[in-house]
Amino acid sequence: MPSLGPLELDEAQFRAASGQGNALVIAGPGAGKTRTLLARAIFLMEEGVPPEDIFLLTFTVKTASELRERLEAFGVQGVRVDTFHGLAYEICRLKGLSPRLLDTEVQEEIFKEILRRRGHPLRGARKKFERLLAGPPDEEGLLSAYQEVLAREDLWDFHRLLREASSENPLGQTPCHLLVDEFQDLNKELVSFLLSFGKARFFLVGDPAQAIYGFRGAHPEVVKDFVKALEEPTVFFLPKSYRVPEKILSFANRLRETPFEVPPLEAQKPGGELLAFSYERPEQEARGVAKQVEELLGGLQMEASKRGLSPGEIAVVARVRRLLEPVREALAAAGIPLEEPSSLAEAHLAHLERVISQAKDLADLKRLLATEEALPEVSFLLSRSRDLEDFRARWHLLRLQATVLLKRSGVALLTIHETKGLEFKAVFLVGAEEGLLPFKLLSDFSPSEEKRLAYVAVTRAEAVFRATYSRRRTLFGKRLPGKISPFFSSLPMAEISPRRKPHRPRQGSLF
DNA sequence: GGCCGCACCATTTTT
DNA sequence: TGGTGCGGCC
Repeated sequence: MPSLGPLELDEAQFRAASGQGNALVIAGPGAGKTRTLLARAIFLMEEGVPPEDIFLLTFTVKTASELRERLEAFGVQGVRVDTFHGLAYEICRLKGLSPRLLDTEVQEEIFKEILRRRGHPLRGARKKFERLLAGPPDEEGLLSAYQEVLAREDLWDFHRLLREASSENPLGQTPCHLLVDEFQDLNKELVSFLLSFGKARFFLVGDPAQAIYGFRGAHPEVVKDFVKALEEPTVFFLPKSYRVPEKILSFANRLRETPFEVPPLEAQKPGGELLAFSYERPEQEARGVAKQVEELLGGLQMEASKRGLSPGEIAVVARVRRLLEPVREALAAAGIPLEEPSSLAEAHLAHLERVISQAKDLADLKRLLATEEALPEVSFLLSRSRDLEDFRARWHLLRLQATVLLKRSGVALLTIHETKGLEFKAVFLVGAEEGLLPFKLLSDFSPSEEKRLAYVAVTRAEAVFRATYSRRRTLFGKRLPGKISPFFSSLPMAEISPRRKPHRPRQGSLF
């Protein structure tokens, strides 16, 4: 097995990490995306590239933090690991700007004010604003009016942060290496940002079959155009999935759809369990899931391999959050510990916020924070901040960024979007129904994106994937067809034993 | 300004 | 089904 520094790699991972020129690395679920990214950084350093010319860029604070920790554990220093927006902030500082990010509510207020002035109705302003931000056309000039206000009043949002960083990027003349995580989720704005590093070489890692942020302007064509703009990119494919077991992967492979032609993934683990369950009503579905979760936790399972999962190894996921409501109740009623995104970290962050507001200067702040539970993200901020004002701006940026920080102590209740990048021993997909997946209740749904969502949901599972649906369900006062989702209709149906058997089913004729 | 009743529309949300 | 924006009324 080849290796780079402390990292053992398979052939494909090694070839990708040690390539020359621009690279696009297609890494399916569990194929070693992170490992390859880290290996690339180490490879470049072994080639003599100074670490400060290596940028490892991610979408989330959490991923950046994890990569930072892993590099540190390897004794690698100086590589610049950050989120796109974190780096954009840095660049704005280099340009002598001091971005202070607005909360979304304030942004919306500004936008509404523009609508009011122009005599537009406020109905659906929020949606309209979001849609405009995701990308043009801005036919009525509403977005540009909003942007003018920001520029005039020196107010900032994430979009302005990227735009300002991209225009005359002071790092544009420096030869450097940009290692980019989750390239499939790049939108036009981020692509421009990356291309503003005019002398950069790119190493893009991701999986187009997991692109689920179309509503934020991340479309397969955007990525294709970006790749086309790169000089002679080499496409690598990591074919082995170390996470998803054989049975689950072969089902998932049929849902896998990408604009890049690549062969199906090869499972490295045998087995896996894949089942569909049908219930009469959502409440029964929820109780059914709770019962199954109890079995997985309690080790009443017949098969030894599935005995005794811990709550943190189980996730219940759904296309829309509302579908999780009955499940939350049923799990709570069964006394099963739960976990939902954001709620946990909030209290901690609010506490830190208070500490930070008390500080008189940076040294004072360091003293105050020394007694607090060390949050690696906060230490990172401290290390980069020039003064208290700079720290506060960065802290504010972090607070706007960091939302989902799962502790993995309870059964996770998540939307499919929130599961991205995560993995669980057992995954329950509730509401695997016609109308819900693909989610057709609204007119502008994208069938291919919905399929990718199904793909993401299935490929979170390390051992067990179960889809459940309800034959009677109303959503927004509308009755759904109550049939299984076309994506899951080929799953084997589980037999659900009735609570009390009315009669022993007649053993008619055995022969 | 405040209250009521009607009409409308609804997802996902790494930053 | 249920929250909310709007228009009409006091």
